[in-house]
Amino acid sequence: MFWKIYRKTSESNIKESSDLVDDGHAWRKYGQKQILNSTYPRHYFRCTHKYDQKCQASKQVQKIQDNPQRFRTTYYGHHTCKAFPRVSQIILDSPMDGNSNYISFDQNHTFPSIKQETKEEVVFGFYPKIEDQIQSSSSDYFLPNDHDHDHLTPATFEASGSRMTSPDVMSSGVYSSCTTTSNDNLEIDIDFEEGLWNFDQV
DNA sequence: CTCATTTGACCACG
DNA sequence: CGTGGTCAAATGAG
Repeated sequence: MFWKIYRKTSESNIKESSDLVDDGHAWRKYGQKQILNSTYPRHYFRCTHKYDQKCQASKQVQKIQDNPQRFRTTYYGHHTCKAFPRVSQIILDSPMDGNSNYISFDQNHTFPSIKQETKEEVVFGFYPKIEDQIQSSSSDYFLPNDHDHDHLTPATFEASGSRMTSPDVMSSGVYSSCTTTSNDNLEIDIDFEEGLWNFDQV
């Protein structure tokens, strides 16, 4: 990949990248602010699964002053989420009572006052221990096969790798790979700190 | 409909 | 009280 990782503290780590690189996580923008003495605004993102999976990851993205082609991305926290097919399906797929006739309820009326941002929390009531496990960054919560993602299995690594290094990413920007300056591709100072790097998406 | 983004208000903290 | 970060209503996309 073509990131230069500057530093990583326990709280955050900062990366640079040309153009908007898909880091494999689902982000949701929740703010944008003009920063003092800064030409470009700062964008605030948090993980899409902040509520449905209690994922605390967030990031800030800002163009770099003297190199507007590049973005500085500051990550906070780490992802505890997994790519989910669909939360509502989990409800329906839940083994209720094994009876196939329980579909008497409408999906919208399954729970009272379900709406976005909060409905998934109800869903996670099915998994009572979720909150504790988040803190411990445990590997196996609420999903079977979830533990597979903790090790870079060939399958998952291949998937994420192809996504990140795909030619599309390179050519998506005005600044093609041909014009990348010397150290873009070569300097990767990944600080693996505590093995929190999960290449676990799709 | 569901879910994401935009954008000014709001708030905490120095 | 200014600044940076977040909230949430309005708006938009699919």
